[in-house]
Amino acid sequence: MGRERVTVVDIAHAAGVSKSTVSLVLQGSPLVNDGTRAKVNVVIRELGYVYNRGAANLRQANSKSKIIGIVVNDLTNSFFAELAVGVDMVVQSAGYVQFLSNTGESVDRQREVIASMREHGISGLILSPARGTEAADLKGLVAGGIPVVNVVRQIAGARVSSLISDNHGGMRDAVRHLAGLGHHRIAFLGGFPDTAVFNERLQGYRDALADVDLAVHDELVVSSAPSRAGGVAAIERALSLRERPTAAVCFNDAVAFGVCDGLRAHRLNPGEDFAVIGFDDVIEAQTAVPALTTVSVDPQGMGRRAAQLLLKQINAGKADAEAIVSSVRLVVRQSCGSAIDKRERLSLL
Amino acid sequence: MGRERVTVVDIAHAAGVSKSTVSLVLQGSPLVNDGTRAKVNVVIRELGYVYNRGAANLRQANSKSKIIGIVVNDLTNSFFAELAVGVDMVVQSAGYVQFLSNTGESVDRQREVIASMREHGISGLILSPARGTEAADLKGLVAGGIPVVNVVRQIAGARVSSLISDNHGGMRDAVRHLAGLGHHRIAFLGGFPDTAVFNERLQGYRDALADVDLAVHDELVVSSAPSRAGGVAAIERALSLRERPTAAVCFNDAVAFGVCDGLRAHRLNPGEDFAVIGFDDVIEAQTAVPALTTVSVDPQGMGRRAAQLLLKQINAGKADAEAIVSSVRLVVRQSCGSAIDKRERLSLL
DNA sequence: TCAAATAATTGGATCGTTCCAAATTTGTCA
DNA sequence: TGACAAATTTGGAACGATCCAATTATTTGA
Repeated sequence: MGRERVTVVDIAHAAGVSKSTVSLVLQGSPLVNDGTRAKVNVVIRELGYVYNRGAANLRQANSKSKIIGIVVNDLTNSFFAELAVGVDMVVQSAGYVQFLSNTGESVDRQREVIASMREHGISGLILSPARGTEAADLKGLVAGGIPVVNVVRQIAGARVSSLISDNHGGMRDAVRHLAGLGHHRIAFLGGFPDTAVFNERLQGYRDALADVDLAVHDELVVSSAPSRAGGVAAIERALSLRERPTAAVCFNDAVAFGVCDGLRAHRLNPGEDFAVIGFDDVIEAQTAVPALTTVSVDPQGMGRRAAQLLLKQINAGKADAEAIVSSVRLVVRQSCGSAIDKRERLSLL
Repeated sequence: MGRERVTVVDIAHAAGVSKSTVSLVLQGSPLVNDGTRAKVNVVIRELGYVYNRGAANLRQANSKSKIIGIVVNDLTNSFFAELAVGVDMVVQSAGYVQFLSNTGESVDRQREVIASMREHGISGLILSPARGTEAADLKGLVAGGIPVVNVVRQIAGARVSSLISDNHGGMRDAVRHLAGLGHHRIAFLGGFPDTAVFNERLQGYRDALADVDLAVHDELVVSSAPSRAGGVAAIERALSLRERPTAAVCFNDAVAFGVCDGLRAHRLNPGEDFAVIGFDDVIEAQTAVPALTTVSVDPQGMGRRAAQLLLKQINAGKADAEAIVSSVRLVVRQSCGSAIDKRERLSLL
């Protein structure tokens, strides 16, 4: 089993050429004669040679490692799983591989993970920072000239690129849509209040209410963990109010699904007795029943875009921070009672 | 930005010792004097040194790279996301890092990914093989003496360890439970028929029906994609039968959720009008409404166990294949009408 | 046919670390 | 204090690839 490692020298010897030639073949140089190349390739296959990127990487300190790191704060949330898949797609086809780690919202874990990635010589990092991450946590990377793209969450003061979605605008559109359907008491459910994303979305909610001349009731804003379970808890609280809301915009799709679950537990039918709008447009949003009306962020597309941005910076050799706000759009499905249903219902009155 | 790299030699020079001593400090050798160690550590911090694992790894060809690879066939399925999280936990705390890739059920992609991982010198691989993977695809790894642990799916003829769940037993328990509740027409919904997992679970279904003297009706076995959308399609087909089933065991939780969605679209209440049992026990299973009765596989625990098994083999230095069948247990929740509900309902008659 | 140009090949030196055997310092005890 | 053991430290030689400048083989053109 643990046989001797086959190296370029072995190949060279077996093929009757020098190791330099073998190296040239490996990197697809046009300098080598076609016949020689073929001969070398045959030997490579015969001996079962595997390229040692570590060694190669050592010499070409200028060039990069062909590894990009991606760390997310919650892989069990399908939003991030899809994001990772999107990143993997473009990264893979650019000849890179992905180092993926999950921090579970722990900054300590995040620190360890990033340190470890640096030791392995990643040539770039895509980071969805854990809650409480500070600019200082990225100092090492930035000082080392390693491009970083922050996704989903921004870090104040960090001089790195970021790709976040239009949280404010998306939430505003969602609330306006509900108001347009005739809802007056619209709740904002889920999410941790100490995150930038939460506050951006909340602001969108407030601004939209102001736009349509509806009052903002603080008790209609119920924070919770941004998970399915959190959604159940949040709607529970919202339904216990003296004056119940008739509709809700949710921090994300996971919360929205939880809200639907919680509504059913109260014998309320989401989409009919209560309007629910999510945020993210996770794949399940379209197949769920009722199909979830949600603000589409296209997590996979976001992953792809983040990866492209990162690769651009890696290739450019310099990392000037650019902040991209990716636009979102409201996808109207069944969970809020479509406009048509509403009209029909009104015409019956 | 792209400043010169700090190396052991720089540290050595600045601390007034030799590079060998610095190396000793780095690997925490007890040979070095405490005073020296402290001095060196200070300099390391001051100069912002980052360890170059690539270089280290090059020299100590005997030892391993502290990278373990994990490739899954569908990261967007939360079962696998959780599995990956479980792996990450133990791998991380053992000082390794995780190379994670997603194949999306493509053997070609899988081949590329595994090749790339080998080039990076992974010291072990956890693999949930794509459909259609053959023993030959793992030949290189095995020949190279790299331990491999197959999870979830087994590969016939491959001399690698595997950790799969008791598909047969789990499904048998599920069917028996439904039969015990008085169901006679029990469907088997979802999954691709060309996989080992499908056939093991199907066999468990058949054997259980035989055990309780129920006939097997082929039309009650409806295969589909093992996803939420697949579940919707499968229940659709099942409900279109002349003689409808009254209960269903599903290939996995994703399918089960889809089945619940499909039932609601037909104005049927899962757990009351129709009993549904899933397989996997994904986290959402407990928070969903109705909470899903399912065969608990504990994906995260499975990930942890797989990682432990792999680390054991890495440390042992030899990889003798062992096949572990991890036991499962039926978790009764609301989606099948609990035994108590059933009894109550009967007493009313 | 021969010089010049072009194509193809090649031997070290090198990347940043660990290993090894040998050298140096320090400590112990009669 | 001197001999001997133990504790520390250290200079090169690796590891497996790439790079560079230099060499050798092949064409080309007049």
